[in-house]
Amino acid sequence: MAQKPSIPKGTRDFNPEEVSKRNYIFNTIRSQFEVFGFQPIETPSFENSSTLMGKYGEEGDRLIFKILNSGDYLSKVDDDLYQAKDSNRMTSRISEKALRYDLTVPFARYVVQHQNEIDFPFKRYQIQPVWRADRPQKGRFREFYQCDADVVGSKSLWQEVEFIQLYDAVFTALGLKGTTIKINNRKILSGIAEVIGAQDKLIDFTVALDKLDKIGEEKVKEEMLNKGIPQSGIDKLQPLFNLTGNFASQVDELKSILNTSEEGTKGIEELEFITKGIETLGLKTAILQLDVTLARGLNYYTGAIFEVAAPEGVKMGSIGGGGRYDDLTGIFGLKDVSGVGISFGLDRIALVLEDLNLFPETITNTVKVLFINFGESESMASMKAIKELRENGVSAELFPDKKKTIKQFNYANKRCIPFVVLLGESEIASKTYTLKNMNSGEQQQLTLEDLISTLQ
RNA sequence: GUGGUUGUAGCUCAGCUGGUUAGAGCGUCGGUUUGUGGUACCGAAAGUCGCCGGUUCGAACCCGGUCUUCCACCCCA
Repeated sequence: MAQKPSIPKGTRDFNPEEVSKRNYIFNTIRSQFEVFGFQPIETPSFENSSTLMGKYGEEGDRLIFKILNSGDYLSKVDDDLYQAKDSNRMTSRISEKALRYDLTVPFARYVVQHQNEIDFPFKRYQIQPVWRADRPQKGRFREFYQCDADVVGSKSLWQEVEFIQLYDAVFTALGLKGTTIKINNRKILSGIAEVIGAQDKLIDFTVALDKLDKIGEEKVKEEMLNKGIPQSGIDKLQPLFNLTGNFASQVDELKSILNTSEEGTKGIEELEFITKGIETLGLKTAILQLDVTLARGLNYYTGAIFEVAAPEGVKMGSIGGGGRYDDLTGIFGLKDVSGVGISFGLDRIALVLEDLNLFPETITNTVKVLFINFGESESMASMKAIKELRENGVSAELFPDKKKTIKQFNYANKRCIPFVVLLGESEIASKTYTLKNMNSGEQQQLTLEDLISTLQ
């Protein structure tokens, strides 16, 4: 009995048209990465669990796909552990490998492992799939591609400036106008937490603050109170909730809130450096926006935090994110190597471009010319011409079977093949080729030479 | 991981409060005679109604479980 074929939840097949579209995005991103001086690396699709576990917080650990050990793994588990039914402890005994969850941690591992071969600062890009055991939603998959560019070994804030330009360059090249690059700084968040007496509750504080535009001011305050942040501290946040105006005035407001915090003030200095650079250099289509509520956060961001929102009106989560992490390689034993990077969510970008109808029409590649099959000897003559065409860079093919001409023409139509060649007895006798333009319907008799030059 | 939602031919969907052989459009395939298409006309194939179980004389329709879809949390690209 044949079973109904299916693929796992949150994964997808891609047909030729979809692959073409995705390749178009890949190529656009890749060429911008290279123009900006990044070099490609690749890492394995799975890593040792110890490399990944604990790097993304508790939530992250849950979302990591674990790979079962080979062999009779259960026999090696002792009875006590087996009886205890403690999934966390059990997992580490029966699974020692896990699928890549993002590209940043494997990159950190790579840098530490290859530190002696790398010339710092090292600018690398990486375009590979990652896997998360999340529950799928629109624009959220369990297998998806990230396109990352990172620099390690430079504390210069010019990197941040460059990454904003890189975002702008990619989205401009894709024709996606009006993206919003949100920027924030971990030091500013820490500073605020310090000022309100919640420095030990930074994560709780930022997670709550991050929800501001989603659940509103009151609910955010409520959540903060529930997490043990004192009312007096929350009161000090009031100016934050009323933050409006242009970039400069928002920064001024922040300055006054943070003037007692050394770290917060440092964060503001960084922010001002970056924005001054961008103001001077300009952006083509993107908008840079300060967002103090932006706290998406991999726990390792220490400086700038970025997130990119699709143009207004498109219902989609962030299509890119990134930031500065001063001590990522520290986890793997290499101290004082600062990193900063950004990521593009290919699958979401594809959905947005589809939504806005921004894919160029010419990206689906099809064969340029189809030879009609009239029989054995005609096919042989066709194959000779096809060989010539291919050697001259023209994609060409012979319809493989001698079917009714109508069928063969229909096939050319369905595949959107722009030209058809008829090579039958009379053409062979006169050493000519009948070329038909499938759009205009025009036909002309050509020599092989002319055929090649016409199609090139 | 929590709560909700969806699932009928390849695709998009009908199918009244459970009642005989489950329908349509599009697509596919064949035909309208022999080397010319995207139009038209004729015809055909195609569904264990997501899967498993239950209630019932009888279920696509009711109930339970499971998988899948989408949504809201959580979190994130």
